[in-house]
Amino acid sequence: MIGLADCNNFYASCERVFNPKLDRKPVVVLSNNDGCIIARSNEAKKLGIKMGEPAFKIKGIIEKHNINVFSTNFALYGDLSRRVMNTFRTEVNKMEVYSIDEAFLDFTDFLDKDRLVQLKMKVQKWTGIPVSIGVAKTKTLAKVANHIAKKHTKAGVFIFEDEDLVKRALNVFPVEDLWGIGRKNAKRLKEVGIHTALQFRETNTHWIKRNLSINGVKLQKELKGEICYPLKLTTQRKKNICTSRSFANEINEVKKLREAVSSHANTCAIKLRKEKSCCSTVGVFLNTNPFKSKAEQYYPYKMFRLDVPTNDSIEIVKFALKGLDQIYLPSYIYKKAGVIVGRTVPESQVQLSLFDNLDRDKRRKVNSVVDRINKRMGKDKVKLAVQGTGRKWKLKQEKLSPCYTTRFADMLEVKV
DNA sequence: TCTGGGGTCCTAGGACCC
DNA sequence: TCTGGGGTCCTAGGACCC
Repeated sequence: MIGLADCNNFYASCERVFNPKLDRKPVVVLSNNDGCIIARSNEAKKLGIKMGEPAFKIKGIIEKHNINVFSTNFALYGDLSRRVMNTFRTEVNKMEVYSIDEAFLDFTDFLDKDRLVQLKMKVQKWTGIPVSIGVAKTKTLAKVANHIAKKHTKAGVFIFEDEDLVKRALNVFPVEDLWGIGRKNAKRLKEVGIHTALQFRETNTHWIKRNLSINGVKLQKELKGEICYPLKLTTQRKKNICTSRSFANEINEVKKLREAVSSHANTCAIKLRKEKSCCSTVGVFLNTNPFKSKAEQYYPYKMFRLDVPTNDSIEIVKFALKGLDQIYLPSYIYKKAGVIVGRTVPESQVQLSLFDNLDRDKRRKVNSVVDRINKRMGKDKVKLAVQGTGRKWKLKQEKLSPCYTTRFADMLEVKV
């Protein structure tokens, strides 16, 4: 049996851990740039606040109901996520960390509701984060079980013990809530009269293959209890890494864009080195503001293939800036810029080029010294001059909570 | 005024090979 | 008038996920 453990309203719950005044009060967390709602406490959900809604549109509701609003604080959420996952690890032998707030747990020898409840309580006690756990034969069914655990049980745990229970649950489970059915496919399915998960499970497989591709067929099998998505027990190297940000204020000057792009490129290089990967492609893109319907839109992208895969900051920044020069047009005003590095290979398996004249050994040493200094003294203490000093393209983050667990200056003080 | 960021996988179609 | 059959690889775009 496979369990899906999912943190309830994760980011909102994280904000509560060190700020108990927020208990039972509505809490929302905003996306980067304080743009959209990306997490809501149950109280906020009850007020009708929707996922992904732009914050400025619900300003009235926020003020009227005294909703507690937070900018996104990934240092905090990432660290609490690590703690939650480590707590799971104390109880199961095999698990797959699926996202920042979810893990698939191997419950092959663990089918006991009381132990599930205990696990849930342990996470709550050790980390302060509430979780729900659903258990079933496959990942897809575990997702359904998790839904039920969250919405219809007090204990927050639910097990699909037999096929009859599965069938009854699928019969009332909306097809659009299935894992792998998105907006487009949900619409398509409803048009032909498929509204519930059970109806989907009984649909002709050829029709599903034709209309939803092989993924739809796998989904159908998983609903029947046949595993198509086994637990991934080894962490996979990322195939692409992207760093991008919207600007708080739109930008036209190429100098500021160069600062933003080189910073994103440098971040990509740092992420690569952390993964012990090198990339074989470097791409850069710009976006105008898509919400300005009157303005002419421009979404350029330029990618380079490298002769020798690299994770050197200087080299990746150079390619990104070269791309920027090729796509930048002064007649547009830009809202977003980003860098994508792709086709990664393990650092230890880089194919050298006969015509390479870069002293890669030296660069490797420089990067590792810079990484070490920044780890010890703080992010960006040492950076490339082209990144600039001002971060004039800065994000909007007006409601940021402290990094309680990852920065000494932000630690809570207890007076006794 | 104000609208996020980071991923994966699949498919069709084009280019190329023999 | 009439022009085969069987492959691989790559890419862009679209779907999905959190």
